[in-house]
Amino acid sequence: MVKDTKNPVRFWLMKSEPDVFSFDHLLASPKKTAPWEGVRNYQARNIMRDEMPIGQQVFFYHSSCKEPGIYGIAEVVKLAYPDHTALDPANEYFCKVSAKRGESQWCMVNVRAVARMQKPVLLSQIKEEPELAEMMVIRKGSRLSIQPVTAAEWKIISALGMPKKV
DNA sequence: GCCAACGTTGGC
DNA sequence: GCCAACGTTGGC
Repeated sequence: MVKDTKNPVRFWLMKSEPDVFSFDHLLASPKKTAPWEGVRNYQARNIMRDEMPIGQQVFFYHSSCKEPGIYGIAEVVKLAYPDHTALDPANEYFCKVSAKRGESQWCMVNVRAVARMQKPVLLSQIKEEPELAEMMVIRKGSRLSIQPVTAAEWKIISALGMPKKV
């Protein structure tokens, strides 16, 4: 259940492998909207379930690719709901435990593309910027696929990337 | 392809 | 509940 917290975090970074689902894939989706399916990590799931009201802003990050970095901006347009792919044995995100239970223990939100970075903000660039030194994404071994971003970080990265509405 | 860092699993 | 083994992530 999404709850109203005293100091809500309004900005996030969500990782996706562009070979699997890139920002362009999101743009090409109906209504530029797609479910963020396949999250199989409790921490990331809990963020979606508990802390992602509609309207929250998301940096779309490409990982495990030639030039990892932030390529676009999206926003949450649907609250967390069960990730049904966990129940489908043919799906790559099938989850045995969920299937056995007959109920998906995983959830997803829908996100809609908002803007494309005219200049992708690459990981190398983030590492060079002193004011972004605290970002989780540059910490070695940080694998969390949904990460909080501060308002200050959001501003700096937006200035670097020059997002253009889509 | 390598490997470090993490998360999960499962034996005890 | 501990912790070693294993699997995955993700930069390089």
